[in-house]
Amino acid sequence: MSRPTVNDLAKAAGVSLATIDRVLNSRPGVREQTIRRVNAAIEQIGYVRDVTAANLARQRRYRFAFVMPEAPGEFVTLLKAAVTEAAASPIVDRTELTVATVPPNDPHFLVKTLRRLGAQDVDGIAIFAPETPHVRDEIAHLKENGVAVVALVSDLPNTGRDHFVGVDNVAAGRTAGVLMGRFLGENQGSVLVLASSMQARANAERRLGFDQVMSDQFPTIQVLPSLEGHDDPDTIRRVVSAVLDNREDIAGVYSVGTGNGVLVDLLKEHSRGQGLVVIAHELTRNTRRALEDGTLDAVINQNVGHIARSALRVLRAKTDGIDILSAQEHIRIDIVIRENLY
Amino acid sequence: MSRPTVNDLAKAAGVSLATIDRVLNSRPGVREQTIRRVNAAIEQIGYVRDVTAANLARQRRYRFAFVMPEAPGEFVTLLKAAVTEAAASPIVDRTELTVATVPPNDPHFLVKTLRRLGAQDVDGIAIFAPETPHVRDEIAHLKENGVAVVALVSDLPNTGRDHFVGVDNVAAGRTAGVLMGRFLGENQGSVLVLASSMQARANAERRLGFDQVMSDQFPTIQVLPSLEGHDDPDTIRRVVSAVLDNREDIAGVYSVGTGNGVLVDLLKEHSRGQGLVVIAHELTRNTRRALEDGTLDAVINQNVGHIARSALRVLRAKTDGIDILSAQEHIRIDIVIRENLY
DNA sequence: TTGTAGGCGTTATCAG
DNA sequence: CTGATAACGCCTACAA
Repeated sequence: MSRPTVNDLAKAAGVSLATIDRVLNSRPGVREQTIRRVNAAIEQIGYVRDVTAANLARQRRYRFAFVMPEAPGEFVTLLKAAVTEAAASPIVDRTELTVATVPPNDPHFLVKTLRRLGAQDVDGIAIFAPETPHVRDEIAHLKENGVAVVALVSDLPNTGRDHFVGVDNVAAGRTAGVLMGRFLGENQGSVLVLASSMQARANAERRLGFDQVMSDQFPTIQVLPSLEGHDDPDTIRRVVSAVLDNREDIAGVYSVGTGNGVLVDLLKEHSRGQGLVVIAHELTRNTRRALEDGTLDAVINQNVGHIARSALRVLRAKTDGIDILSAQEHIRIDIVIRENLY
Repeated sequence: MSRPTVNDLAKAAGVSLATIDRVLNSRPGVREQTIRRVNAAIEQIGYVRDVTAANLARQRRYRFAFVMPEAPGEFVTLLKAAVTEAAASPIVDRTELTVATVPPNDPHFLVKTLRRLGAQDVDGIAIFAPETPHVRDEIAHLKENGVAVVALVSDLPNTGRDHFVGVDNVAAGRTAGVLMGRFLGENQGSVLVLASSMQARANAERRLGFDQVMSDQFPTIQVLPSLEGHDDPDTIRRVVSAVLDNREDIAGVYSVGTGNGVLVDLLKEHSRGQGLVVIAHELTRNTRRALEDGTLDAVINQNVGHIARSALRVLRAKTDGIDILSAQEHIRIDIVIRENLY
């Protein structure tokens, strides 16, 4: 009563295993008539190939590398954990993973790392890094050598990367904008925006989406120019306090990038930090806690587990030259408030 | 340069394959000293077992069944599709699936179906059905026969089911409540609640959560008693229109269960349907379209793909007597608005 | 154009 | 207590 195997199929079609295999893998050297006979038998007995057994026999091994910033932020840490966890799961059987971390904002080091990985002939690389000319060149070089390349979290649109695994950051910014506008409601005023230099492209896109929505749908709310925190706790603290101290009309805070730990602490201490609508990105220990205690009203998140698994699937498909199911590889924008935090 | 295998391990430890296997699977009949030697070798050469090869050799086959209502709603259709799709994926290798549909509200038929599946000695069953005494008995019976049972979407808490795969519906209702309250803002008034008899338990829980939040956090908003649509288009149309016609103060609509297609159509036609805050559950073709055209403000969703895959993983773990990683099996409550619809 | 035999990494049976 | 040896379902030389 178990699933039919190639043996059953061979018997049913009256041919040998080798011929079955040739037909199954559409290899040359089989008469048209024989092919039809085998296909008929496949229908007949309802054969479906055991992919894992095939992979085992084929001895196919995938060697992938993930390159990620050695960043202070919790998000990167979470992503890294998700990658190693995904790699351990049986979904990604027969693949070896290298996770390389590079200092942020050091294009030279990044390129050197990519080159090194390319030399170790990996089959594919997932890169979480900003786009620079050097990186572009190195990616082109990798692709010439047949290495699959996917961009992670922040896109590298002008590099010829095979795929981007991450959310549409403009849409993420729009989502933040709608929530900000609707949560503020009649409570008009200004919105303070805290920027961050990390992953410049992603953050710029979010800001763009946020501004689109605010000016289109909530024109009476004034969105202030970004405060640049430069991911430095002291700077963030200083610039944000200054605005809160001096402007009575601040009603909301939008944190585009990293640095939410400091921001949350500051808001909790500051006399004006209580009634504000505060929205940030990425669910981490800090933002989670802030949602729980009400400092944060919403978090726009991208699921690191999904990102890791999707990257692995896409890399595999690309190195096999197979099409990806783009529906499955779409990374959704999660909205998290206290009630659906878990 | 490839991964070490049991053969390498046998060589390294100076024992045979069989002994390696015994140690690996902690089978009896190996001297303590030999075990230590093998374990040392494992560390030494960094052996890690190839799970797929193991499954292949083990010839383990899982026979699972999903029992779902033959419901008109799109949600069930989506869930069914997700199940068959998940079954096709290599994640669930070596498992055969039966999907049985039963007419809703026919406990007798349901029990008969469960009994039939039990007789076909399936290893596990995922059940999406309301809890009745007969079902309780039959589940107890199944479990006595060693069949793993998980409840799907709507819990069966008093049946001794092994696990529940679905969202915390009280929290889902709370999520809907918070969004309703915050989206309404200063715009006070009453909220119309449309109930549905399908999956009574899940809907009651949602309603409970919704009411909790509304009375705690938004006490000035009046939540009306549920309108019973009985999942009948004409009834829904009639009862909802009646309220909209007669009450000027309706500011929001909360649809707890199914029947969103009709509701949306009605709201689009009705003169008072425009300015309302409308929140519903489950992302389907209907609700998706309604989000796009602005009829619906938010949808609280549970990802059918996650539910299907989680059910399969849990069934497998339970039949193997393995612990599940509960973190991974938690089904999140998704908030969907137009901006993060994709 | 087709078939035979051996192997992929693991488990299971049966001797020793 | 330990070891050969034959599976599992599929792929791949090499022969015919």
